[in-house]
Amino acid sequence: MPEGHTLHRLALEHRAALAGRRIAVSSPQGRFEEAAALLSGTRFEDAEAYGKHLFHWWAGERIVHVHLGLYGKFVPGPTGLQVRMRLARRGYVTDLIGATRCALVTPADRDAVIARLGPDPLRSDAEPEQAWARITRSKAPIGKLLMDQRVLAGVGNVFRAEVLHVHRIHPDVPGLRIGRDQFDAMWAWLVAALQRGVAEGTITTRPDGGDLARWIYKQEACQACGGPVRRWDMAGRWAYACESCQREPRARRPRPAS
DNA sequence: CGTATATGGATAC
DNA sequence: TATCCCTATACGT
Repeated sequence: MPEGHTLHRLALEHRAALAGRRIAVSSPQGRFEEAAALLSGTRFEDAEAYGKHLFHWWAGERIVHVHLGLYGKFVPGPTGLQVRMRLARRGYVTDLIGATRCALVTPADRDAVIARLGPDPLRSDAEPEQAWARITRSKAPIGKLLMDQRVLAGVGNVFRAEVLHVHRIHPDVPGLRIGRDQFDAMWAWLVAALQRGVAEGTITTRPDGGDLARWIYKQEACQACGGPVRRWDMAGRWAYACESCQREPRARRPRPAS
């Protein structure tokens, strides 16, 4: 579930449900117990998302930094699962499960996290120029660059696969071979697609929609041309491409025998 | 019951 | 590049 839209949606939900109130905090599983005891009963000030990171601001400049990782999530509670952090008030309980990070940090720590991140298409203060600067001088494949949170914050495997397919760009194309017009189009598409994800709570990339409607991510056939989808390991994550719709920069030729 | 999979990232070599 | 961490669920035996 968690690409950038998920975290922004959670920030909105938590702000609406919790901000301005004293909130009960606990850690049934025990791994957040000390911080929970410190925070419980104090005032939840605000929630903020940056890329795939979520920050809960509590009274006294205490911040809880949450990163969901690959399979973390907030679920309506109380559950009987392994709950790292439970936030509760009368009428509302949410349970954090499986997060890769849930820690009490300082404002300086939060600033340091954000300093490592590239522009987040969901934030109005985003400067796409910074992402372009890195992409256009990198020979790394665009498929890797889009997943690199230092380049662009919030894009994960689904949005990567979809944005490249929509723009007919092969994941193996080096960043420096991406045209400015292509980057601008991808950025604009990502802004809209991520916003749609925030509104809908899921990643739907095809206009004719339907739940889980995607052009290529986890599809057996390319939803544009019907051709086969190629899937391969790219730095430990599955990359997807339709070799017909998304052309490689240059054909691979067998190395001549020497 | 085991095993594979999941939209991520830090750290070690 | 490899390994490890985080937890639930789907599916095969």
